[in-house]
Amino acid sequence: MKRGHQITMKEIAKKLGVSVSTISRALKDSPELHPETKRKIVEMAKEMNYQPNLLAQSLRISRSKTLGVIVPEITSHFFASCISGIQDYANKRGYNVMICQSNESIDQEKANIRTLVSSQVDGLLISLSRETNKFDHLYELYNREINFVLFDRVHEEIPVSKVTFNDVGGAYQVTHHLLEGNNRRIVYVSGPEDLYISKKRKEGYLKALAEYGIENDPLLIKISDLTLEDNVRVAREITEMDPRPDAVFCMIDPVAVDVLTEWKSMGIKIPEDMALAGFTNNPTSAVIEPPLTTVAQPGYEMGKLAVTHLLDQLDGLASEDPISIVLETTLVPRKSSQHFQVK
Amino acid sequence: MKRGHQITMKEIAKKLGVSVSTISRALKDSPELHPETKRKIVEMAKEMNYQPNLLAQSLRISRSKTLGVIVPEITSHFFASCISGIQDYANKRGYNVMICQSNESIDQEKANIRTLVSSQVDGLLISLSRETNKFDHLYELYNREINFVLFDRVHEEIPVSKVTFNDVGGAYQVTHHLLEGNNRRIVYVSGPEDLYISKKRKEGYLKALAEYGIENDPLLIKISDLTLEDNVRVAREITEMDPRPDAVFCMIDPVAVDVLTEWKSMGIKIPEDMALAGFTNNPTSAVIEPPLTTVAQPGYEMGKLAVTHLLDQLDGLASEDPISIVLETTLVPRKSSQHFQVK
DNA sequence: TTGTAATCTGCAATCGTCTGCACTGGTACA
DNA sequence: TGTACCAGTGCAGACGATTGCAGATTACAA
Repeated sequence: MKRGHQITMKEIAKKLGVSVSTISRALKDSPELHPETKRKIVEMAKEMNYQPNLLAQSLRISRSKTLGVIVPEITSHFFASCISGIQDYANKRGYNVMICQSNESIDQEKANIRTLVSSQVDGLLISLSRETNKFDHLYELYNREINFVLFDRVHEEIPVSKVTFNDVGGAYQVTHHLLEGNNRRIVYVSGPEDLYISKKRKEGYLKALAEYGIENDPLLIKISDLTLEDNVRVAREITEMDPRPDAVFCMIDPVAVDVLTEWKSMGIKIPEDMALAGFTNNPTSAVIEPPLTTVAQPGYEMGKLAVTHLLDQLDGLASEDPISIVLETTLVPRKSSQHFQVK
Repeated sequence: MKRGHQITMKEIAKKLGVSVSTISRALKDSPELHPETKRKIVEMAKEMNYQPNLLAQSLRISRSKTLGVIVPEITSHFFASCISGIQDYANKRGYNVMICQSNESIDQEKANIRTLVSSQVDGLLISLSRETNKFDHLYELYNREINFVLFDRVHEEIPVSKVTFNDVGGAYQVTHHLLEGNNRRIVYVSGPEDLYISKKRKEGYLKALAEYGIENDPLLIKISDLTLEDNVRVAREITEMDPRPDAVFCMIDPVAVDVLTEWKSMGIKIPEDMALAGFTNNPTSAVIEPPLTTVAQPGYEMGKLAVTHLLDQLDGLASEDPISIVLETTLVPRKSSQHFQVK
């Protein structure tokens, strides 16, 4: 097996007949050194293509300049955007990033935290898995005084910094939009009920209904486990409701896409027969036919803000007191909820 | 600033009044130790929630059990899938993964390699940026005997292992499919010409044409720089060609999506007026209207194979001689290329 | 010639973990 | 009583980079 051998200071030192400390000082441009010695060393280091061993440096200063990121899944466009933002802004500040996916499993999430902590990351950025309904592992991090920031899928109670979207506001916006389109019987398709976003978006949905004097009808709230099969089940159930609802607001775009696809195959016309809206603004939603009304969440921005705040804390630029950053969402009205005068 | 303090062996040693070496041996379950001592130590370690410092371990054994991954962009669904595969299979074998994106810039790519190497990754998985047309940085890795595997966007000449798709075959499949649909004037929309996949897919396109006795007409090959604007330009130019082509094969799905969107806005019917096909099978392509004929590339599988081979090399399970793994693609015929008897 | 400061360089310890070797104390046998 | 052996434990050095302090060299002044 090939073993890439890295040049070390020791080797430069031997070649030049000086001590390792001198090499170290020369490369840090220390003023104590004779300029000529320094020049020679720097030259030789370049020639030998010396690259410092970050592991050794990290061990010595007890800081790895590495952050850990845990997301439910990388292949989701939204999380990929977050990662992209995190990555870019971490690099800008000289930090590397180790990324893990929990695959929506709490056990995997815990395992990820363990390895990242063992790897001596300086801080963590975590978006919780769907399964995560116990939070001991987070409190353990907290008690061990390991810096971390929660984003998007957060646990509200724990006193650490969080970056979230105004989910209530976004759901309000989209429900309000549907109401303005003269829809009155509006179904909310929720994910598992203990999910943070399920709760928040329901809140916004109910708030908009309340403003229109519509009282909460529990029959209009459907719960899907977010699998394709269950989304299809819900889609069918909705068509069988009597009277049939005017509109459907799905907690996330993928659910709306499944519903839309199922309805299309059943010959139901959107938005003529029923209006439809989602949440997230996945790339898919723009090109599907009809284009899906949704709520845009800037993932890149979220990643950027989360990592910047974490680094500010690490570098002592931000107060240690946890803060909560709430990003606003934007309604993206498209054809799937278009209002027709004659219904 | 909070500073998470990790328990070290030294602290356990002090608490138990034994030496650090004894702790180390106990935790490695060394047979030299008295079972009772061992038991006590293991117990105490658990109680104090000891976690080994991977940095120190890595430094000592000169292996970090970490791999570096460089992709052009994380937000692309295809690369996200690759990463997901890499991640899963690396973890299964006890490796962590550091991910970087080059953002299609060769300078960023070089910088990423530098940091990852400095971070002492045991190996690298690289997919080249669009800009990469010089390969010195790869040869440098090669000369320094640092293990790496290229995937998808590879440089053919360098003698390292590569994992690619049968791009020629895939392009042949899709062109053949278009030809079978009675299309004869088929445009190939290529990306920048020095891109690996541009060349390969063109090869497959020409091969299929040749089989049908159609000679290569350079006017039917359009080149886009893959930006939205340029894709739109190409889309328009195609409609102005005289005689108008029967079908268009775009090198990658996003180009086809842009073309399709532009044509729709121009009132051109697909596939009635012109047939259209892409390559990659992005999620978007399935839901766009009309659904886009394309070629499926299993990204997760590619990531899995690439990382497995790299780890096999690292662990001495695979020969050091570079190999080339070629994954087959699958034609996904959809409505955008549907054949109509009466044209 | 000696003293002293200024300049330059090396030693040694440190970070946390691992391991070859040496040491201790006990038992068994000659 | 001496020797040999064993289990059980600790010491010290290594991985690579950094840094306070001490030591060495030089130059210059007294």
